[in-house]
Amino acid sequence: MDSQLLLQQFHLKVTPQRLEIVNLLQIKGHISIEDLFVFLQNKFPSISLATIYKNINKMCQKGFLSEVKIPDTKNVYELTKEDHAHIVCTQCGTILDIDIDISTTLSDVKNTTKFNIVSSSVVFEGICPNCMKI
Amino acid sequence: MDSQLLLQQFHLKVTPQRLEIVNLLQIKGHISIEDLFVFLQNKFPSISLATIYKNINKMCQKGFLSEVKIPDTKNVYELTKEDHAHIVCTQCGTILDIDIDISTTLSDVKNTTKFNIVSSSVVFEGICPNCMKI
DNA sequence: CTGACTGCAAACGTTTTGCACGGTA
DNA sequence: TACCGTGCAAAACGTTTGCAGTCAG
Repeated sequence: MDSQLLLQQFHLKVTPQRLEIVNLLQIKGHISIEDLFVFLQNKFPSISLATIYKNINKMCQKGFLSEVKIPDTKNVYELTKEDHAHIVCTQCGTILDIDIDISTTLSDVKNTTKFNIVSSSVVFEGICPNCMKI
Repeated sequence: MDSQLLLQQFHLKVTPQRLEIVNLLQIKGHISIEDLFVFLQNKFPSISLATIYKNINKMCQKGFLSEVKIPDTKNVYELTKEDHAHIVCTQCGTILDIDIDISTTLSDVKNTTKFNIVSSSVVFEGICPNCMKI
């Protein structure tokens, strides 16, 4: 989707910096603060980390972005989409979205724990096909 | 299991501070650095955070401890045991271990992604039965 | 025109490091 | 005894905050 529209839908003012942040998120899929900073410096040599943090935080508050916590790695951010799992290559760091059906697991867990489950975070770690060749 | 034996099995020198760290881990199940610090100060008023970090890091390196990353919360540590999932109450912070069978999901993911999966991290979030009463 | 956004600098909380001393094996 | 662990202080990070100038709506 168009980055500008996306920002407007969430009532965020459209600035060049924000447009580029959203573009990078669309292109990269998952990106860390540090990587965002490096990429943004191409277009905005004087961009500040504070700007990035403020924007990321605001976008997360709006539900526009989601934070993905991955064991032994920096957190990354992605545009919020429907629930899905992640798989990470521990060698090259690649992160992929995967659609899995955990509905039966979910009802199992609900039954045994009596919790009212609101969300779930599923991350698999391993070696991707590319890295296995090497 | 006896804390002293546990330390010796991993070739870690047995010190009073380490014994108490392992005891707390056994009692609490999951504990954050900050909480560890508070509890340890009872027995060791002059204990240093540096000591705790050094020990936790070393124990993680040895595979003795596992770090559990939970969305929107401080990381907690647990004695390493066989693969299991976690469920967290977003209200009171309680963390429970749960045994779920994800073997079929796992083989699905292996087939579709061609990854060689080494480990998985599964965290459910919701409201525990106790907090629901309130 | 007004309020929000940016960039800078400083502050803050967390984690790591270096060193001298003390304790474990 | 030799080495490792501890505690202290300082340093290194990552993140947040306050402020003055600028820009989007």
